[in-house]
Amino acid sequence: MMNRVILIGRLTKDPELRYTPAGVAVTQFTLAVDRPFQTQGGQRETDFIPVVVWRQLAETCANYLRKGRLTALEGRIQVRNYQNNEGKRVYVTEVIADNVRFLESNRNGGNSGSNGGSNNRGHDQGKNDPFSDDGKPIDIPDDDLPF
Amino acid sequence: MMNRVILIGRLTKDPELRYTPAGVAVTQFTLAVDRPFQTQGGQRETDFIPVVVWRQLAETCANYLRKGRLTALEGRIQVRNYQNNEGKRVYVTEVIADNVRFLESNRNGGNSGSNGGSNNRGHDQGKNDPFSDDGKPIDIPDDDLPF
Amino acid sequence: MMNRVILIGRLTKDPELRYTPAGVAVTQFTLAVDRPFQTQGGQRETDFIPVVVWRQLAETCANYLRKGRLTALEGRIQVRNYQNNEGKRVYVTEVIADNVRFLESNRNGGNSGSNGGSNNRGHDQGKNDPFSDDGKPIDIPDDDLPF
Amino acid sequence: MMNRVILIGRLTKDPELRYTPAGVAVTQFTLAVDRPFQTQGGQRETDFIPVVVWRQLAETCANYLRKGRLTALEGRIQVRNYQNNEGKRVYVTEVIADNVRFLESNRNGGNSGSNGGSNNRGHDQGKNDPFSDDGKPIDIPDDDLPF
DNA sequence: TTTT
DNA sequence: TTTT
Repeated sequence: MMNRVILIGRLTKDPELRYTPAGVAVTQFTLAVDRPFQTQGGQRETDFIPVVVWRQLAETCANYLRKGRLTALEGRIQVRNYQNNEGKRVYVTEVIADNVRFLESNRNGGNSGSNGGSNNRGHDQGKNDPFSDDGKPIDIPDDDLPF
Repeated sequence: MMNRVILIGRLTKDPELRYTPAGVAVTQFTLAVDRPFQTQGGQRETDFIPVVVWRQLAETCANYLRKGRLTALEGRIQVRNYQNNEGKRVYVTEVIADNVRFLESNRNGGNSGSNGGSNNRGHDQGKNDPFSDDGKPIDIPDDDLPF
Repeated sequence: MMNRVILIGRLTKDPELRYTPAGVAVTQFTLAVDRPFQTQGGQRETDFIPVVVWRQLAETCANYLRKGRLTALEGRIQVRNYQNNEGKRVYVTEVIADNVRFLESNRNGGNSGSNGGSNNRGHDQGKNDPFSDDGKPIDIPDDDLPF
Repeated sequence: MMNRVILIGRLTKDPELRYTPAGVAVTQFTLAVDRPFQTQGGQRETDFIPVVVWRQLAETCANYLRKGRLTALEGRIQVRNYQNNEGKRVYVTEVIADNVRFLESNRNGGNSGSNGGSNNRGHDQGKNDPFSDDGKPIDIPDDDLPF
């Protein structure tokens, strides 16, 4: 009935832009969000939160965000689930962002990432594509888009 | 650096109260949060979001929340990970709530759940204990508490 | 750069629906939001927060909200200022809501307010119109709309 | 019943640190928050939101924040009211912040403000003190503190 | 000027 | 595995 998330953190990698079969842009990245208080045992103190952005905002993010950039965003928590190779149901929790703020401008030429500043990668799909299944085309039905 | 979540939804079951070996109260439940817009295909339109509450608030939640109750809460996203039986790393995303509002009072005697209104279950642990591993005592180290 | 507010409270009165000269619907109400902790001196423990809703959502709110109803909303803080009769600059802070949730259904016939269930009041303007200036037509330029 | 605000913006001035008669630290500043979309008429597109911080966090803010710094904060909306000189009731809306993130480190020596880097001003009160009344000591009763 |  |  209400579902609102606000995060500030840094990208762990350059964002991944791809397209659904119907041509809808979708960008994924992980935001590293430090916890305010460290654990006594010195254990984990950062949450790595998967973020998904759709459509126009996906392309803007792919163009302007890079690994390490401080970023603020608003969105909602989404819990997807699918059957994995062994037939088990896997639950995936992501933040669907609908508002992203680039808190660091493009210092030193604007690209701290590894892909030469170009993010217009179109439909190419890497090996570790979290949306595809071992090289098969991603299967996000267009009528499953969140907005 | 900032991590804030606000949810309004309904509990899918009565909350589960238990205690760490050191006696820290912890309550778990799942919040069903309807999405604002339905999908054209009539697919999923609700997110089922796992929530964890610690300490004093855990006991208050166990006492006042029941299956179906409309509930608002504030918290933060936490991503835990652990090695499962097959040695694979499993990622669990939960909302650690630090502020809970009971939006529905105890209508009709105050208990729509199944355990007779008493939630002072102490250290007993059910079979499907998501914190324990098949009946073994739960292993939440006390210095891993989030606050 | 980011401005997000989430409130849960009760309407102090029935909402006020009116229209700009160009016919844009706008609804105003005040949300009474109880503070979590009471002051020792037993002083004020509720904030009365002015809320403004525009367009389609304004009409929905006018139709479904009534005095006393528990309501959740999302929006942003807006600070307007204008010159008052004595030539002094007055600052008005409001929450511009873009998402409203009716947490209480229409019990007992659905109208606990005073205007007979009809809120289609059109362009009529009361004496204490906070948007008008002593009976003169309200002067919200249409190109000043917040979205 | 719930009241949460998250803002990202820049300080319009150096923060103002002072103390209540009982010695409780309180810092005030204004956050300039740009609106996402500009008005067609080119009118106002920034909200200037007054922020209040109490206790330990007040002193941290006074030490680390300066005019122009990009800052994120969480808090709640508070509406105070008092009688002014002409006997009129004046309503003041502020954000009481309980979590502040300094998004810009202390570049170029760490002080872009005007008071030489020292903010340990103690009880001194400027002319335009919004908490005092024309030079008289500020009168924040200690049992009126918000937390 | 305030709500339960 | 799900709530109204």
